[in-house]
Amino acid sequence: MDLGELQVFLMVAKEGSFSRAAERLYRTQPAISLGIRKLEDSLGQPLFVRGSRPVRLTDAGALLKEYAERLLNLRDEVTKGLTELEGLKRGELSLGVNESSIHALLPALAKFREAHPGVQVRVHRMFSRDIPHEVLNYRLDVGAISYVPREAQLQATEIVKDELVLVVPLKHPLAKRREVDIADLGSETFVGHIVESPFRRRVIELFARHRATLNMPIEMPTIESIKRFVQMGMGVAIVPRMCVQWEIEHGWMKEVKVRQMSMPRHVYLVSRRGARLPHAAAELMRILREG
Amino acid sequence: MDLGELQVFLMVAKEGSFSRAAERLYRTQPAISLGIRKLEDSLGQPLFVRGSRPVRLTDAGALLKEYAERLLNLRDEVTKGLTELEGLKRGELSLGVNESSIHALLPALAKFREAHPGVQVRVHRMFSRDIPHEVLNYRLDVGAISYVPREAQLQATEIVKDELVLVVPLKHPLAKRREVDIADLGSETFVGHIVESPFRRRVIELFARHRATLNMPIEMPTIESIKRFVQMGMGVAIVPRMCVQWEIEHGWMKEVKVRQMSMPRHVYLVSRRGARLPHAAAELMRILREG
DNA sequence: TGCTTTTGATAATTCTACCTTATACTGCGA
DNA sequence: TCGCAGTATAAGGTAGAATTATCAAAAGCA
Repeated sequence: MDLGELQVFLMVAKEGSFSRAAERLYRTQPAISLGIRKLEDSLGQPLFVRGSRPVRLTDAGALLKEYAERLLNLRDEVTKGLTELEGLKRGELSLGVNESSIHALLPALAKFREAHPGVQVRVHRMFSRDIPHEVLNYRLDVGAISYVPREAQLQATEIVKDELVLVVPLKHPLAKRREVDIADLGSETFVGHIVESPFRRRVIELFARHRATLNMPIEMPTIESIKRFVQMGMGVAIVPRMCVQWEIEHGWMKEVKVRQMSMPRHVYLVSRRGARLPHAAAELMRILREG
Repeated sequence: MDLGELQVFLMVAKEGSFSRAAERLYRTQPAISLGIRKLEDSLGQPLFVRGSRPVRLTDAGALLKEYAERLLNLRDEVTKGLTELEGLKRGELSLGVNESSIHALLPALAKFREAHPGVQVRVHRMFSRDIPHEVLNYRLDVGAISYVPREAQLQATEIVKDELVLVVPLKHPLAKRREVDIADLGSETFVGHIVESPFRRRVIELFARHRATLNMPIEMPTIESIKRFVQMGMGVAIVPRMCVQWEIEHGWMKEVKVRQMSMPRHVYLVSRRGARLPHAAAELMRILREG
């Protein structure tokens, strides 16, 4: 029993005649007769009462008719579903981001949501170092990290140019300055990130290179908590600008340029090289590329 | 897309390998490759990510997998349903009976219900004269009537031997008699059946033949109402015995033999000659034959 | 890194299954 | 009883699907 046979069967049931079903299916009458016969043989029971006009369904035929309709409807549904998927009316998108890169994705995700509200978006917060692995293992469609991964099977696309900046509380003495020298920061209390990361290493290296003191008596687990501490006047911090963009624009803290500091920190979207991306992921990439 | 292809697709998805799917389906690997390719072409989208072990589903593939499972389950369900039908675990049985013959069928129907509780039984109350036509037109599976139909395409099986009897109210003077002469009935009030039927005709003929008076000032539309009138002492009546069996046995009315009256009235089950009966109908016939 | 093994793709061939044409059969109505 | 409409059967042809044989690529392993 396959769907082609069922289609023939249904047409005969609907038309009440082998010959007319043949016409409507653009086949000859013997083709229909043989098709029905094959079905009947495979099911072990007759489906039609012959020799009555119009041909009538047996009780087995009546039962099969209901199921045949459901089966064919289900087939239509799946083709419809697949076209929808192609047109992104449905589907799934799973992203891995670290704490800071989420900010780089928010505008694009908002646009994506607007354009494709039917797609289920899942953003997983995870550590940068785990993201490449998760992408490779197909647990993520794409990941956002701030370095180019070593894995050759991954490709990275730069989506945002960002940099590390110094932020200070509004009432802080430095808040009035446009620019400071790194040497002036020796007496400051820095609120740091406890997680070992390239970005943390680079800050430490920068201060060492300029023989400046880096006083970091507080180490916090999240950038969010670092921001809170700075706002509360507990110290200053060096964070990705995009993480504090909002606070700076709304006057909750102040960015102060450090003369010797130029620490670009781009955000990359990583995905499997060569592999065709799921529709939703490809679409997100397009939105990010085209802005 | 047909069910065979979907089965191949699902096996590949389950095994995560074209080759292993081939083994499990007792086919060669190229057959599987080509089958999947054909599916992909017809759907316009790739279903598997090749070159990764195990092969992974694309998002289109993941969607198809769900539907494929539903489709194949539905197919299993229909074959199961059809086998059940063969074993009469479900199905339908539509009977046409006239008012009196229903009594002849009740025991058999009770047995049938017990044996096959899954079968939907519909008993249509209709006029004797219409039943053969309805059976011929497949609106009824079988019909119960009290005469052998003229139609050559119908066959009739006698299921019950019955006869017409005289019943009188308990307090009626005749109630004490075992037997009466037809001539003694001239002064009785008969409650008659208003419907024109062979059985009514035969009663009138009987009285005419014996030159006995038949006083029938009340004609009722149903046997049920005739019985009520007799019980209420409104008169006597001649009815099929099986219709009053219960009342006689429980002492609600009395049967009195009429010396000159012998009116057999058998009940026949009619069905289409030659045509293979629906399973349920054939089973009912068997029960009736075997008692 | 280079070799072996595994796995999927491709090409050519065979074979099966289904469709068509031609014809016979059957039941129904005139 | 004949004719007609509709289905069954038979024979032949063809498309497509399976098979064998071979290749290419990737993964496992020394």
